[in-house]
Amino acid sequence: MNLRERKKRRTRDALLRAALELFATRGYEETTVDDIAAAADVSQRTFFRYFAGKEETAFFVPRLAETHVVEAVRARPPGEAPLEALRRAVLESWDTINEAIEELVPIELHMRVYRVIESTPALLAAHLRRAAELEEQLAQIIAEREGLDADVDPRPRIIVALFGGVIRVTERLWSAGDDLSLDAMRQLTTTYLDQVGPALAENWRTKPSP
Amino acid sequence: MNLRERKKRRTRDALLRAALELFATRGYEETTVDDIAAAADVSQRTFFRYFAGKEETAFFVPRLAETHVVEAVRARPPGEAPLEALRRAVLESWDTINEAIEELVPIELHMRVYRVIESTPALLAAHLRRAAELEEQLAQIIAEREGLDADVDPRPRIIVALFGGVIRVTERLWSAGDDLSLDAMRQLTTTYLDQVGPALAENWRTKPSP
DNA sequence: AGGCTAGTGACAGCCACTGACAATTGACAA
DNA sequence: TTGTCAATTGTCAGTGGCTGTCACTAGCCT
Repeated sequence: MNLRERKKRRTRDALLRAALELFATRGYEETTVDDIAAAADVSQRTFFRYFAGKEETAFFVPRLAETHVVEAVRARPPGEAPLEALRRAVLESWDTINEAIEELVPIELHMRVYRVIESTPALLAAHLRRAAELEEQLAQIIAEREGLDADVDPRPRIIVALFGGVIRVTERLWSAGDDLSLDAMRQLTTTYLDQVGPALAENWRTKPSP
Repeated sequence: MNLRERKKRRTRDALLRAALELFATRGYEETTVDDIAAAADVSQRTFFRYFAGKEETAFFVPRLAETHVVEAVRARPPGEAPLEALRRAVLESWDTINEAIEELVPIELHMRVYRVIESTPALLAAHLRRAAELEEQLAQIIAEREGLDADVDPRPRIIVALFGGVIRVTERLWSAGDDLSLDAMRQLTTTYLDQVGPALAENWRTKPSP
């Protein structure tokens, strides 16, 4: 890797870390691009040469995680039922994701930024749109696994929408709670996924909540 | 109603219609607030006195629809299973919603704007966030119906997330297709909701798609 | 009729973002 | 090494969304 390449990487990382640090401490809306550029000691114009917009810095790490999840789903054995494959892929990918993140920014900083994403309307909106795109990808993968065409058979999109919905609910609850550990997230996710069956029962009153 | 009040209503409607017309013909990003204000023959500053932002004009009509849906769910008999109540509420509310919309803008214009929302990243993101808020409301209503606490029992949020996921999939497919009629939407929705059960089956290969 | 106030326009300014151009800096061959 | 080329950067100017301020006008109320 060149001196030039290394310099670029350093600048990008400096901008990224500066941005996330500022978002986590001061808040997203309260941070201007000029602040970020100043903190990384480059011009505002340079910031926009590394990131398409302020938003992109906030989603740089989540994008990593998404990539891992997609690959984890692809790697699942074809025998598994779709929902099972999605569930196992997500649960197992979280372990490995953390290492990849830590190379870029401290996990703890990432957690704090995640909270900011969930509590900042503009960022939450962007997050949900990204999630929708991810779901589209996953639906295609599931369709392939099952030898179906997602544009004809509704089931791949439905099962992914269901799964995605549950994940988003748990994400929200997790980020609103006070235990931001990986274990808490894992616990919440399995609990909620286990409730999908009961939720579809005709009459809820026969079986109380856990 | 005052002359003053009437004048205000007229100004707001003029701005709204001008905005939607411009969005539908020229596109959202290609329309500036100055364009909208000019088309309605008021200053840009006045535009911002009627709408919090450009985005709000695009979601003015959808907001109406959401209100109707919430009320329709509230009006469902308590005996129905949750998913059934949601399904019937949505299907039945569409009929009545259209009349309310037509008082404000032509339905046909609304349809064209809806397409713009689905195909404009910034608007789609906002739409998904609004949908998430709506789901939260519906989860509370469902929890009440069943005499549960949505913060303790996961099932209300899960069932609403599932339902919302399916609705969003159908919205997307509908707006991407070429039959923008109400009947097409209704058809698509019932078909997809009917596939929820099959989608949860362990092995999809036993039963092909319809 | 005349004072009161809600609604408006004009103006200035902030912030995200972009295009254009000039200055700088690393890469690479002579 | 040095000179040349290309990549990277900073500066400047401009656009569009959005907000605060202030003076002015138009409808309301007694």
